[in-house]
Amino acid sequence: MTEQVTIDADQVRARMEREGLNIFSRLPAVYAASRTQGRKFLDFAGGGLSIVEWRTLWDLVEAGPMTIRDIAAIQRADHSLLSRALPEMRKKGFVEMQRSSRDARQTIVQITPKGRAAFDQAAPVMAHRRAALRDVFTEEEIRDFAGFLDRLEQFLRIPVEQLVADKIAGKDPAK
Amino acid sequence: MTEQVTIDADQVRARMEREGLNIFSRLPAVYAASRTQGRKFLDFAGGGLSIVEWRTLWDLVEAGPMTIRDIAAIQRADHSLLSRALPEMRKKGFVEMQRSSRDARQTIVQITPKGRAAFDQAAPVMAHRRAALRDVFTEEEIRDFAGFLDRLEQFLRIPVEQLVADKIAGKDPAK
DNA sequence: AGAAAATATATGACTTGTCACGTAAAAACT
DNA sequence: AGTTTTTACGTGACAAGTCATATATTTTCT
Repeated sequence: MTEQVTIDADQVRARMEREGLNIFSRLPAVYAASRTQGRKFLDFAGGGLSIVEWRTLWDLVEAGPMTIRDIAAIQRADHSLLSRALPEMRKKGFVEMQRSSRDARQTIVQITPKGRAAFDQAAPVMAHRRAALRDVFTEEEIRDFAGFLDRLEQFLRIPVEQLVADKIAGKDPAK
Repeated sequence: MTEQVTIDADQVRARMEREGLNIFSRLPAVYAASRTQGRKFLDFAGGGLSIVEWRTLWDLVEAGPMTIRDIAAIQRADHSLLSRALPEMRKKGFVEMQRSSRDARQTIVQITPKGRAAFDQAAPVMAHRRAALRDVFTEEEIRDFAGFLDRLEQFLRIPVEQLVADKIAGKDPAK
């Protein structure tokens, strides 16, 4: 018979609090919560759009027809995500896709009236969401927040080797 | 023959810039970049740990044995994520799991020497990463950043109905 | 004590995202 | 002109999350 292990509730609580200041470990939860809330807003609107579909229709409405790569670039996502989502959207009648005559590698994506209607149905609810966020953050705070995200994103692009090498070389140890 | 649609490169660029200030649309990319960089650090360290495994071992090292629910709470993730990851970790010899004798519903998870060794191998590299972040953000900025995440997370927990209802009722329209 | 409600975990089904690799077309370079 | 390199897209394989639902135990309430 193995004796029972005991849990130290204080330690567990302390760990939870300490992790609050760890940006890396907070991102997954914040992003997951954002995605979940986004999906609930879309459900509420009733158009049956997924997150990716909503983002894509919005991009197409705002910036007009463009290539798959353009959409991926705007969303800062891998092209394969769109490459998979778009045929489904075409099947639903939201977009049209045609091979570019200027560059036969490219596929030009364009919203249809039906896609526009789906966008129009979801847009007011999604606009409410952004407006509600502006009740909680001032214009300036949003800019600061976005600035932090910019800087973090830049940091996240630095290759591992460089970050570890710098440290090992003792570069900027005190900075 | 359908005439070719034209792409307005300026509009596409403008859209990309405008989205820079949309917190909601930036989170996926920032989180994905963080996850990718995290995985590269773990690969670099060589212990063969996944992100979830790393986080879990770290929690167990820092806070001692605890239930699946405790781990999920610390990571602010759904318990099912851990419920799936842990049996695999046990198979690898990183953790032990035993049913609590005090409450037969609970499973108490505990790190093994092998799990500790895997943690020790990854930890210095992961510590480098956090140290490198502190080269880019001051102590105070990290606190501000975490504060923004707190407030955003709180916002994201507000149910849709409430947010939309408030807006429709014209509550705080100017705030 | 017995019934009802809450809690801990497991599991199936799904979405969002990545990377690696293949293919076709275009661009750049001899 | 022909070869090499780059670019755009498709696709298979995987990771990290979510939700909904089922089951076994506890807890709470009458």
